Amino acid sequence: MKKVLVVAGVTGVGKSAFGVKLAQRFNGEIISGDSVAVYKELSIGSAKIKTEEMDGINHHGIDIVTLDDKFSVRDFQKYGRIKIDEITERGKLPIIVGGTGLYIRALLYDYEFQDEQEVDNTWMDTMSNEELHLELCKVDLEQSEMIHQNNRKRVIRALSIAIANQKSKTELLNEQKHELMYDALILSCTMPRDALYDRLNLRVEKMMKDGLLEEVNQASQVAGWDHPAMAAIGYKEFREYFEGKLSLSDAISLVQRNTRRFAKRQITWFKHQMPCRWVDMSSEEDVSQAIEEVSLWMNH
RNA sequence: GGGGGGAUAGCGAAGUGGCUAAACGCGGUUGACUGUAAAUCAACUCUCCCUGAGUUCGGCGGUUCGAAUCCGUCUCCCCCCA
Repeated sequence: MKKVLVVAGVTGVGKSAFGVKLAQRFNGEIISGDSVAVYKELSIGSAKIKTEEMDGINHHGIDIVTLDDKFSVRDFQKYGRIKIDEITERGKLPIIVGGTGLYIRALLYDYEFQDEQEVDNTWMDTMSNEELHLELCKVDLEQSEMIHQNNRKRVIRALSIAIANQKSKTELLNEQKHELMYDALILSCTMPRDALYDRLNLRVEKMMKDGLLEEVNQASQVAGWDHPAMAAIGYKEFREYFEGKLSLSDAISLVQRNTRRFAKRQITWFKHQMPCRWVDMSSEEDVSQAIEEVSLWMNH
């Protein structure tokens, strides 16, 4: 199995710099595992690594599409696997750095996405959550038991899968082994909650100084507010501000709050969805200890 | 000095005799997650020995079988008149 090092975890604790450090030490190249940094136009709000910070290390998966396109897990999985192969062939270590849990998991595990034809879902628009959930019960009972009826998006998704394909989502899942496809060492970066929240709040203020508002303004003009990428934290919150319905300071507070919540969701994800070696980024000792462990893993 | 309004859980705010440990919102915590994932959704949030019990609605006292809700009084806050 190919070796893949993963630097996952919470936003804003220094994953990018840590990734570069590891790449230098272990002769690696970095594949970004971030659903927003793929967009060329979204840099400040996505806390995208700057060229000078890359320090000569090759980075993939950044600025690979524009807002004219849409990008999904499946695209990421395809892209990432190709990159892993290429980097490995060059005799270097692929290092995934990012915080988009689903993307990373889909890349590392035997997730299988299939070609789907476009389905007309407009008939669902007029249905209540409960009715849709009932429909799902009919075609995929197991999924209907797992997805809460209020989770309309996921109910619709499961329904669409069952309708568009011969197989239901449950059947699809049953065909997979749910195993890692690589010899992966997964580092998950975090830090104590209080320190983390302070850091995140400050980071948002820094983004504002760096010109986030202008970036959001431009992006919203080229992509429109309905573009999926514009639902990202640090972007969507300014919609009402630009429409004159929200003060700037309120919008900023919302970005901060949403960032905090997001960080918590990331912790939950990595805690339960993947086997991780947690790294407390606020502890130099823990960080260097982790690097030692990477070193050991490299040699066996 | 006179008149009026108000004090409810971390915050904001409903509730004006029993169905109220107290709606709702915010904030917070926990969790779910296979094509929008920085998305979407759920649970919990007075205390405890927590499928039950105990203390709450500015303080004290009273009315009542029963009070956050009624009466008295005290404290503090806001507005208007002087």
